[in-house]
Amino acid sequence: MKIGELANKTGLTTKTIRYYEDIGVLAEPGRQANGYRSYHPSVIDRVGFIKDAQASGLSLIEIQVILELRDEGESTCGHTVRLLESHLEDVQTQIIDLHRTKTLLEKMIVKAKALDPADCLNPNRCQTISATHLQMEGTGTE
Amino acid sequence: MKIGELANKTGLTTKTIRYYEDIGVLAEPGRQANGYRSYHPSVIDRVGFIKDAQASGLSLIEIQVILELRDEGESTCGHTVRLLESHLEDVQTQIIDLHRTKTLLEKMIVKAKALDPADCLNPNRCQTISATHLQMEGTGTE
DNA sequence: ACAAACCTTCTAGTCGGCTGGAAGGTATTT
DNA sequence: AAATACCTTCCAGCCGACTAGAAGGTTTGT
Repeated sequence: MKIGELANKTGLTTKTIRYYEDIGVLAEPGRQANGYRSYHPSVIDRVGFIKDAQASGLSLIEIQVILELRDEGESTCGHTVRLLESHLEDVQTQIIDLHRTKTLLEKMIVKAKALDPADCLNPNRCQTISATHLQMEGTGTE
Repeated sequence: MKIGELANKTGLTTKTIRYYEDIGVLAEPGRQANGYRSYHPSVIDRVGFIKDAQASGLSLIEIQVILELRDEGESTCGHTVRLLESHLEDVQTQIIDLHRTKTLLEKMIVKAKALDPADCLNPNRCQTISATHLQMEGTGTE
C-alpha cells in the first residue's frame, strides 16, 4: 500500500502520515524499489489506535510512548493504565475548572443584563466584567 | 509608575506587559523624559480585568475587542453580553466533550484492568486501547 | 568610578499538530 | 512524448500566549 492509499483509507493526509513518521508515532515503513513508502495493511489499525487515543485527549507524544513500549514487547498494560489514569485525572480537573468558568460566565451575564442600559453610555460605568465585581466570589487567583 | 512596578503589582512580567501593549490589549502608556513607560495606577485594574476575562476563557483577542469598544465609549454591554454568551456555549460544549472523553477513558481503564496480565507478554494482544474495542460504543468519528 | 538593577528595542524561539509550497523523481494514461 | 497524478525531500508558517536573549541606554547605590 502506498501512502496515498493509506491516506484514503484512514482519512489522514499524506502530509500528516509523513509527519507522524517524523515524530515517531508511525514507524518508518518499507520502501519500494523506487523509494516510495510501502505500508502493511496493519498500519490502518495503528492509525485507528492513534485516532482513538487522540480522541481521548492523549497527545501524540504520549501515544508514542505507549506505542514504543508496545513495539518493544514490554508488558505495556501497566504503563498504559497508569497513563490513562493520570489522564483521567487531568480530564476531571478540566471539567471542574470548566464548571467554575461556566458559573463565572453565567454570573457575569446576569450582572451585565441587570445593568441599566443607560449606564452603558458612560464608559466608566459599563464594566460588565470588572475585576472587582467578580473576584470576591471564587476566582481562586493564587 | 514604571513597568517594573506595574509588573510587581499585577504579577505579570515586564515582558508580558510589553507584549500586551504590542497586541493592543494594553494601550501605549505615556513616557518619561528618558523614554521609560509611565503607567497610570488605573492600569492595574485594567490588568485585573484582563486576568478575569482570561480566567473565563476569553482569548486576548476577544478581550481586546471588548476593551476597544469600551475605550471608544460605545455601549459595550450588548456586545460583551453576546460575546460572553457565545463563550458560555463553547464552555458547555467543552464540558460535554470532556464528559464523553472521561467515559471513554474509564471504559478503557476497566477493560485494560480486566485483561489477563499474562496476555500483556504478547505484544499483539496487549491492545488496551485497540480501535476495534472502542469504536463500537460512541467514538463518533466525523 | 563602577557595578547592579532597571529600562529600551529588536529578533527569534517555545509548545502541539499540523499545513503549504518548492523542486524534483516516477508511473500511468493518452 | 507529454500531461497528469502520484511520490520524494526539505524548509517555512500557522495558531496563542508568551519567553529568551542580544545589545544597548539610565538610574541608583557604594
